[in-house]
Amino acid sequence: MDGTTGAPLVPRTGGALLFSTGAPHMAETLLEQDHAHDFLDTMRHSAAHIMAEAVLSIFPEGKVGIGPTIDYGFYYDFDLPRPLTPEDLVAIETKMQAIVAQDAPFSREEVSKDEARRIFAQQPYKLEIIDVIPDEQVRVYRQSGFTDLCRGPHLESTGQVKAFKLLTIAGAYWRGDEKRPMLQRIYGAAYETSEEVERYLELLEEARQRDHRKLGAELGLFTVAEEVGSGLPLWLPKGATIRRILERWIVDLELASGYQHVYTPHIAKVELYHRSGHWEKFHEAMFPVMERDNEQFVLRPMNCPHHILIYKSGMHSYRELPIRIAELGTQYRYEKSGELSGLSRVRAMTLNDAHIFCRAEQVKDEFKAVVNLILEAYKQLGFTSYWHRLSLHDPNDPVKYHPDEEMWQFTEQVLREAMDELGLPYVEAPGEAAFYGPKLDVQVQTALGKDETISTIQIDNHLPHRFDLEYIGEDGKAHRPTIIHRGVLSTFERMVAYLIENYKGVFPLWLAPVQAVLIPIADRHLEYAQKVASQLRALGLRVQVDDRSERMNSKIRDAQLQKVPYMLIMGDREAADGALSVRLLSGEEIRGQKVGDFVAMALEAVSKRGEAG
RNA sequence: GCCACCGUAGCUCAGCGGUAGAGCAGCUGUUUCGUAAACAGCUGGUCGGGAGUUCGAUUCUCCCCGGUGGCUCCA
Repeated sequence: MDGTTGAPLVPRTGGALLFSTGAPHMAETLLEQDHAHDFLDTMRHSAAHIMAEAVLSIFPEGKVGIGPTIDYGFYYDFDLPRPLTPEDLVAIETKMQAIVAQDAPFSREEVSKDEARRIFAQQPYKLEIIDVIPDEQVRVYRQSGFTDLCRGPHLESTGQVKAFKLLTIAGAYWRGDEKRPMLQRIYGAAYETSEEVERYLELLEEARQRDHRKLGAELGLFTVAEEVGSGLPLWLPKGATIRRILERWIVDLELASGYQHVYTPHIAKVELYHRSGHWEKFHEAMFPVMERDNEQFVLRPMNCPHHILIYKSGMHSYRELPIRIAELGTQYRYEKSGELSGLSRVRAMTLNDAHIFCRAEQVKDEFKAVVNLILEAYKQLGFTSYWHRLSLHDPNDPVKYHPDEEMWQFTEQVLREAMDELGLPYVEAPGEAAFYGPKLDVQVQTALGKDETISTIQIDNHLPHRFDLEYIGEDGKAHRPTIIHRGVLSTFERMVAYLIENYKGVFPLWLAPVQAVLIPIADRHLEYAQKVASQLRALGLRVQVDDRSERMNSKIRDAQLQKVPYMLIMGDREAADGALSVRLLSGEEIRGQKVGDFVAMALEAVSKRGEAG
């Protein structure tokens, strides 16, 4: 026998994400900064200064921007007479090594702003920073050949910088403003040991291996054709299978949660977006107007106005509310070319969208119900790494946010209370709200460690006003409802991108596009394999027969590379016994299992979805 | 959109001022095999597109398209 215990073989999905997912601001608010973290951060900051010295030694006329630390190292921004090349990076790194070898001391000095302006007379970016610092005194750090305006702290000397590696050159607008000059940013990794630097580089490499764009091509999930257009992905049959399963699942979950699903067109007259206010604010990110017979149409950039008009198609009593209108709504946005990325940032996308029309006093409960729906969906998907961001307005930014401060105070407080009542931790993020109201965003990390929003719940009292929405209250008078915009699975594009990365391409059985490959050992087993395949298909399993004239080993290898959860191998013994031998991606196997037993095991695994078990 | 880099067969890559190569994939044939690659043969490229320099450009220059990293944006 094969020595297995007889326990059912349940396929396991890909491992956890490489980068720990957590609220980035939490570490800072906790205040419990341990010494090691302090040292590392200080060292990285000093490394940035050393890099600036190295760059200025090569470009004496160069201007420096800012050079903060980041979670794997540091960067520094420069305004230089010519573009940097990869060879420059090598030269800069060599120069940095020399500065470290000098072991030159860092010195600190408190000076008046006027004195600082004299010191940095040749550094316009520093002068600008001096102007915005509120204090009278500013701090200046010096090391061998470099002086910087800097809060510090720094190491005692350059020799204490342990291990670093310059990574990439990138463009970055001065002070993050696209109307201001673009500086050249150099990113570097820095750790206490060179082994840790190496480990970080390996981590990056592993992250590239789970990048959904790479896996999406290898596993035949989606493609982007230049002839169709950037950001307009084509779903291949296997990717489409995953999407279709998700669509059916989430629609059923929503129908069971009191949503009503609708269908609406992907285009509308441009007047609709004048009325909503979106044209004015976002027309540059919309596909241009299509005109015919004096009518102007646009591809819709969001679904809310259509749903609002569904609400407006009749009178509503307070007794009917909340009304939850849901749709797998396809929308189109002209994202800037540089922002496009695989499936996660596209120009045509289908959102698991819904708009809840409710009374003000229902907002909190509806909000909580949506949070619970999200939690249920995540549980079934097996997600464990995500965090809640309470995206609030920035009172200091009157342009970006609707100027109704009272509304903001009230709705933001409602969301805080709701989250507290749910007992869920969250991070408040001022300046991340939508124009019209606060929102809860559920954040995950991509394979490459970047934050992305999956689910979102937004409170909106603005569109109801613009569209003059009303319901008849108990008092017989017209009242204005609130709209809650919400997306649970995000767009199917982004969700599938995330699933690919989260599962490393090893999908749980219920989502696997091909759940089992049947592998006849020799041609004479083909007939039996076909017979078993039809049985399995009749029971709803997605299976393929590998009928190629290849050796079994080769078929197993291909199934492994395609990350097919079950390999069902059948030769003389199996055909004689009405059985099959089950192999998992892990290499675990059960030989000679009855077909019926396999079916029971597989259907059980499908029913668990992504939940651990 | 902006800055930088990259673009050679379906994929991964080599080559390079003298006219293009490998492995895998594909196709054909042989093989019928017990848990990650059988063997042989063949096919496959206006070297991303256009213009320029040159006797000659895949190679050098410019423009465009696409991709990657970052910045900006994300209703």
